[in-house]
Amino acid sequence: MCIEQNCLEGSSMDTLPKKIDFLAVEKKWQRKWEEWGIYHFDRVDNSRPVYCIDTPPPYPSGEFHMGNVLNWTYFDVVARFKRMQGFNVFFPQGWDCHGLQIERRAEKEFDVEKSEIPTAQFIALCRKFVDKYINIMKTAIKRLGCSTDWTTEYKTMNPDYWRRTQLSFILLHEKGYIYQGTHPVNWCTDCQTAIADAEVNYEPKRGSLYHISFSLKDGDPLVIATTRPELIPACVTVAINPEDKRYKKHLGKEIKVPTTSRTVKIIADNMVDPEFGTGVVMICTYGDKADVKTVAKYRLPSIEVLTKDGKMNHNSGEYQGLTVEEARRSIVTDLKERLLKVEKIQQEIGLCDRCNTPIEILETKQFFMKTRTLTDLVEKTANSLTWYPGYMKTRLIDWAKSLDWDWVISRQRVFGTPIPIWYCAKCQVKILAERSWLPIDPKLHPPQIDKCPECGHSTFIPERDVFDTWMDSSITCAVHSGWPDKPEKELKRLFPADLHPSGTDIIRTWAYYLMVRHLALFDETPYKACLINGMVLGRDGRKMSKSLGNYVATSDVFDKYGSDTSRQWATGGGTTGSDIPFRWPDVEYAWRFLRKIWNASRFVSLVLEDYSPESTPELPLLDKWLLEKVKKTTVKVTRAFERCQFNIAVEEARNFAWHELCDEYLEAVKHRLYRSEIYGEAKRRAAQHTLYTALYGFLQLFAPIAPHITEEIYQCVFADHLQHQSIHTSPWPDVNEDDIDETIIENGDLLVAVIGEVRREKARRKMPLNAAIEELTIYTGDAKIADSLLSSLDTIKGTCKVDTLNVSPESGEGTGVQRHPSIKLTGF
RNA sequence: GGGCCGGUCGUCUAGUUUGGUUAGGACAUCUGCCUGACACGCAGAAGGUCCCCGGUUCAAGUCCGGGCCGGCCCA
Repeated sequence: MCIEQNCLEGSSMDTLPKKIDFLAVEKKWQRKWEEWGIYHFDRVDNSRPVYCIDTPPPYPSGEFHMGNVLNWTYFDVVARFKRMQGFNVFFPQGWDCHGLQIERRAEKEFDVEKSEIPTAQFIALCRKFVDKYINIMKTAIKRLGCSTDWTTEYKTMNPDYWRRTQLSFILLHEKGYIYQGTHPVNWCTDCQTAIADAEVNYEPKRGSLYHISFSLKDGDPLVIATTRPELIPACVTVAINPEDKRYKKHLGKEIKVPTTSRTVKIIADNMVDPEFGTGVVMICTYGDKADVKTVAKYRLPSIEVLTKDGKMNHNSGEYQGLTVEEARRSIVTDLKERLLKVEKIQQEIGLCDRCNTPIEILETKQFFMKTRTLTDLVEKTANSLTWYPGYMKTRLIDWAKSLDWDWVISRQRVFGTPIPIWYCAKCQVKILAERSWLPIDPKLHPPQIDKCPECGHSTFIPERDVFDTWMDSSITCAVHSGWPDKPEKELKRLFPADLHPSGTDIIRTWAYYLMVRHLALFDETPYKACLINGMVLGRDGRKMSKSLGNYVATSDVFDKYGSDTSRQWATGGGTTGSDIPFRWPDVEYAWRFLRKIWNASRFVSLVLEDYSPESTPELPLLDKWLLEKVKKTTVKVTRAFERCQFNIAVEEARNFAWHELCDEYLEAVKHRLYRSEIYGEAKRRAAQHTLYTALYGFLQLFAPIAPHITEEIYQCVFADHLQHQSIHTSPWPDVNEDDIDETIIENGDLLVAVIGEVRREKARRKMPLNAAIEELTIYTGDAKIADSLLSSLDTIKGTCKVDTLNVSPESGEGTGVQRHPSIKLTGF
């Protein structure tokens, strides 16, 4: 195995070894690229245009799954393509460290409870956990062969990043985007924190609809239907539809709330669906978002019946202390004859994104960012961006418009960026940190003032809440550009980012929060284009997940097939934006293609041993044809990359290499290469020149997809003469579509079709392909076609092993050539 | 209920933006070939009412309208 000696020294044009260990080759080049630093953003260079990628910092969950492989491949391909196109590419990598999931996993990993050890100690464990998993993921990203600029690496849990998150909060506060208030919010009773709409997933669930008879004050019964009888103690009104003739008469009457001594007034509202249940609903504080709306609309009181850990409180009377489930069972029993009917229904339950606990709506004091005032601007901005694919912009706009609450940005957790605020112990006035105090943890450091500016008191109570982790990760576009430290001019080079990669699952978080955050802070879009990847599906067509048993670990693929193969699967597996199924046959095919390329390149390297690529010889039609095909493929692949149509780029490049280069051209020049005594030295040199040029042309096109094998071949065969340090720093071929000679392509296609027909006829007659044909006559029925074929007499004779070949402008009988039925072959 | 996406050989998938040769590829199937890069290969074959109905057009997988089915997101 020749791995080390061959391809780094570049003494001369080397021949490739027959056997190759692709995995070892990949590792070799990954090391070398890092050593060379060829993927570093050049801050000094002002000559090249900048291309900035807003790499989403991943959550260091510890695993780099096939979904990560998919999207990292997408934007690494873009980075490599743009770099070759002459851009000074900024391709950073950060880590989104904070969050509840990390807290939970750290508890598990270190077998501790965060409430039972000092907070500082627990945070240290979280940091340790994160660092460990960052390393694992970093290794995976490198193994995928990403052209990341590792000098840009950052972690959102580091004080320097805190500083930026906290500063952005202060600026937003100054601009009037931040408010603190007691409002109903989504609450996870297990995580015991507020969560944002984006962190709630709705899932269908079979539930029960209880028909419960309430009593009007005048004694008549009225039957309400509810899925949450345990919230009866929090009932603040009973509502009907204003058009509902059955109940109109009760409007405005007082009705007794069972299990309590209260009465409430019956109201009418259009939101009540007369078809649902009994057409009478109770409004509780709070059963769902509709309750919140109704309560606000009619200025109803709020009765809290739940504690933050999901138990009933003193307002629920005898149910105090029970869990929601227990209270439901208990109250249903207690209602006795009032419970008239239990109907099974399908309902949508909101679940916590992190732990799948059903969320509750609680009224708590939180910090909010005003996002709804930005919705129109978000829509306008989204419309002005380039989306890959285009229809994905609707998802962002629809999401933005669907939000009916502002973004709750405070979290009742410990592992997060601290909210830089204190309260005066005496007068409660809020003290916001000054810019110069940042980064700061108010729990550890008092504000740098002597006394309260309002009352003069000198003791302060720190804010204990931390920020939603999306507050960290939604300022990356600014952070990447160097904000707030770099001068304006330098910031402008990297902001807005040229590309923001996102997934269908995180449009509502990553793409959206980035947008509102930067619009609010800088009045400018954070990114100019958005590239969306779909989800990876298992072979059963469902989203790949461990619990479904359709999971394939990245190592299963990488250990056997390596990166170049995996990247072909990712790019070639389907249309950009759509879900990509994981299919072993695709992986196998990609693997076979790598072997094909290796073998073909080896062949080329063998026949180029005595070749020096100095001058361009006179070329026969077939050679010109191949070079025009290279140009044509280049145009197609370039266009596909520019549109982020990776599957098209992969297919075009592969088809060119496998079929046109290998099957058609290479087989048709062997006679020239091996028999120069018959066909002439000039024809041999022409073939050498053509192979050299075409192989290099292909390698360049395929370099963004399969960076390792293309580099290995480039270094062995081309580097010495072409003098680019790496194929990845070679200039992307600039081909103008108008420069493609269609006549050459047409004539060449015809030549290839004739050769193909001879092969087909041999197959039909069950002759070996290399069987000699004594005399073959081609009736073209056209003088121009005959002339064209005559110019390639040797090519046909040599390739098809024909002794005597006649080409006639006359029409004749014989085997018709596919797609050229008037051309007939005879003589088999 | 609303929005978006999809429905293409046995299976999976490309092509639909910009209508135009015989709808491309992979896997599976069948036939032949160890042809001086590659049998992990080569040369072939078979396999499609492009979900249904209607419309526009000289021409529709592609554009328009209406259905049916599936997926995602939101109510």
